[in-house]
Amino acid sequence: MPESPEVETIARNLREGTAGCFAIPGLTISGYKSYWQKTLAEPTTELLDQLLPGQVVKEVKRRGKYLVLTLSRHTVLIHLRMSGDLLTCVDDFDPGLKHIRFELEFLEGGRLLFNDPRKFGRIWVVEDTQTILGKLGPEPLDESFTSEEFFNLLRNKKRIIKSLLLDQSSIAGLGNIYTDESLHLAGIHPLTISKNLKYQTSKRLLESIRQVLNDGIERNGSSIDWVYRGGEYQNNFRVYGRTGQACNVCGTIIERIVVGQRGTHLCPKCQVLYKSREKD
DNA sequence: CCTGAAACCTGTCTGC
DNA sequence: TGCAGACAGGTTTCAG
Repeated sequence: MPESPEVETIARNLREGTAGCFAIPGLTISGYKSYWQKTLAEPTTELLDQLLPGQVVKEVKRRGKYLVLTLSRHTVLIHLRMSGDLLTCVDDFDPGLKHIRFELEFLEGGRLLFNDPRKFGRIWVVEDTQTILGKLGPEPLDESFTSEEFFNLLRNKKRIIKSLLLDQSSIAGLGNIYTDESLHLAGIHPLTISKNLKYQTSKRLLESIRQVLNDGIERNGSSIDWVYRGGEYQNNFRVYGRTGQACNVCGTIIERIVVGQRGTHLCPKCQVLYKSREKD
């Protein structure tokens, strides 16, 4: 499920609460339960027993696709990978979820549930977040990240643009949906080599990424199939999951190709592949 | 440096 | 209905 708009939505829900979901800042952790061993990546359960109880949730944030729960002394990092989801739940209430892998219990009552059918999600409890978050590239929505820096990022690498955008160490937070959507909005073919883009095109790409992510956040992310709930951005998809349908810009039939093992959606007319450096 | 393939998992959908 | 195969919002590791 989770790319940055979905993670951002979940972070906001945990921070502020929603209907049927309480806010967690200010609550004290009393314990935890682990139902799938691999979900807890760090530390061991024995250490966690010692360090977790008594810590207070100070802050809930997002960095890239990670949820960041700042505690009194440690930090909980949660990566939802493909199918993870988080929700709060009052005691003795069965939310009817079949794939709870981990939960935090609060002294004041209630639990934070980590549901994850495919078991790819991971949780770390660490003192120093930099070991993990330090590997991430810049946040595209960070205003201090300039189009000049983005251009240099693309120009200094000889990579397929879609693969580069999915690479979290280059730029953080984009996944398969929002990458395809951004490339269509910018009119760039997914197989374009990054260093072939001229400044004006790369600037347009960054603006497209920002627009797509902001629209996604505004609509609470995307809900597809049985995973994730409450998002509305799937109703605004330009190309993702629209193979065989008409492009809403030019009417051409949307195609599906594979790039870096990922299904990739594009309009062959709006996104023409140029195989050499763009002219300035 | 860069790409592709495989692995980690379960659930859903399509076609025979 | 059954069953095989493809596919799914992500990341890591390894071979070439």
